[in-house]
Amino acid sequence: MDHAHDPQRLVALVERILDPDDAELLAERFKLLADPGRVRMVSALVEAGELCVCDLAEVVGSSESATSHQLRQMRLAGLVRARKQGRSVYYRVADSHIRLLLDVAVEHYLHGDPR
Amino acid sequence: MDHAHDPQRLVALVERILDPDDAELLAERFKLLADPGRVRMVSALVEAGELCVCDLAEVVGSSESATSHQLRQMRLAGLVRARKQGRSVYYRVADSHIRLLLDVAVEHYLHGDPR
DNA sequence: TGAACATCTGAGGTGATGTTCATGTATATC
DNA sequence: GATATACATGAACATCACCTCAGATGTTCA
Repeated sequence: MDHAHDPQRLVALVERILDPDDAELLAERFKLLADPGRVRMVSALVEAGELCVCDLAEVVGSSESATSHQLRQMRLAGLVRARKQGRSVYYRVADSHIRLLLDVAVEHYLHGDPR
Repeated sequence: MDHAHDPQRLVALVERILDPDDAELLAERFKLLADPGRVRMVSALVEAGELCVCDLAEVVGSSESATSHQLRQMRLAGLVRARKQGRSVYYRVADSHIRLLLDVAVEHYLHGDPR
């Protein structure tokens, strides 16, 4: 017996999975955490609460320009917020979603629990 | 008054954030979900439990070759597992981590709760 | 055995991504 | 006002990621 290829089942399945727009949106969010530098930045911001660009750059070990570029991305995506004070700009994570997502990922991928 | 630039604070902070290796590993994981096509594939596999390549390709609306390439990526990363039966290969999600991560993301980014 | 099918794989093109470098702007200090 | 600092921005460049296409492998069936 061959496999099903049941058209009805497939049509019904399409109805239940993420539609293209939602998938695009989710992928955009995951993309922001799909870079080691940005993950460390978010980690640092979560730990410190708030950091200016040059301090953040030093903590993650990247140039200020590269850091600024990354922060711009995350700021435009609404992932971090900026507060200007004097000539410094302090960044913080904007919402708790990223915090939670990072926590879940760390918990499950780094701290054992292989299933 | 200028901002702190407190070296001790920064050194202490570096100790507490994700180290480069862990950040790399996490980023790799997030990268797998950072593509609309893969997100839909995972969504379909979670919903259906198991799907062969051609059905999966049809459900997500992608070519079989592209789908196979994506599956290979996810398979090598240990995200999905393959079961061969006849000339078909059935894929399923390998661990519950991705399932959880996807659920959390869907819950927080798609289903309201803007904070 | 031959033909159709399901899947995999490598090569190549193209667009996205991240970095550096140079420069621009705003603020603080002298 | 001149200079230094903190950050932002745009261009150039290298790299990576994803797709298509062509072809190879393994399987089923007549």
